[in-house]
Amino acid sequence: MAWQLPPLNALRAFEAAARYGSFAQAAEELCVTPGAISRQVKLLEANLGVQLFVRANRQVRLTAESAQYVATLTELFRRLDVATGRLRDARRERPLRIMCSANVATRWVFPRLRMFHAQYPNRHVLLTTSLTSAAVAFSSDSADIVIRLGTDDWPADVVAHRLFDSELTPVCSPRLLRHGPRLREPEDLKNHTLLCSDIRPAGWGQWLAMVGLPPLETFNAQKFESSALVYEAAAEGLGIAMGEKHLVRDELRSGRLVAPWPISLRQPEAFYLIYQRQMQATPQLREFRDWILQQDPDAERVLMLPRAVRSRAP
DNA sequence: CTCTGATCACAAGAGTCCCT
DNA sequence: AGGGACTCTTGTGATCAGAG
Repeated sequence: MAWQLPPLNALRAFEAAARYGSFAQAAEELCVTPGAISRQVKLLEANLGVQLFVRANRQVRLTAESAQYVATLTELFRRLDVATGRLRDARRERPLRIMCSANVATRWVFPRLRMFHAQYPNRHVLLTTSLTSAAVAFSSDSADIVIRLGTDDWPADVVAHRLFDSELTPVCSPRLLRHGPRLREPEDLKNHTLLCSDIRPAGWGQWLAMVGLPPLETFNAQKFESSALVYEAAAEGLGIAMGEKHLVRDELRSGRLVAPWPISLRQPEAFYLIYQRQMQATPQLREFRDWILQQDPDAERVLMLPRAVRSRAP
């Protein structure tokens, strides 16, 4: 089929001129001189046999006919732009880079990534981890997406989606619960070892205060370098860990860990999926973001705008 | 008078056709 | 197949016109 199309460069010049209402601004966008835009528009008018602009003093206005035409053109150029972006991204095959703490990676991201790969076998994801969530600094040089703990006061150039709240509850091995020293009431903790991570040392103290028990220092406590080690130690029956509910959910379901009491401490922080605002248009990023937000029933689908932006909203 | 924006004439480069 | 002539496309700089 032979397309009955006017010169495409002329269409491009016309669309930009119509969008700005100015040949000069269109010229700037397309990196040519205003004269070139003027020429292209004239050429297009001659080709179509239709006047596209009403030339007024120092400005150009669309005619009723051309306004409709340009709306279609803009939409078509937008779609072409998106399709081109997809093609380039696919060609480049640059993996989507996700960064999070090792603990979040193994307990939350891995199981979801398996499902993501099953659904999108051609997408490449590069997962990098740091020892702690707090150390996951955000830089577009190192990652496209970061999953980390925080409050909602992100910088204005960052888009953040709340994934799940931080809720802490004691967890231990079911063997310890059945065969270890008595563990019916929180007071019974004094007969056990409390497993703490260096990363979030405040968790136990806050929980103990909430249930009216003395500070952590009065208990037999053992420290570990990371939360991941704490959970492993708890599963091996070394003591009681302060578990991040969403991160130990699978172990609680499988019975590898149990929560002796349904008493959880809701933290002011939450786990967020964040990325730089300028990356928002990347198809790979949008695809993964939309998918992961859809997967987790606890994830908020509402775009969390940074405070600076929200305060400007009406 | 100055600044801004559109138009026009000209030039350069790319593509096509034709001849050898 | 290669080279020259011609045509077409596109951009630039000069110029003109109007607003402030």
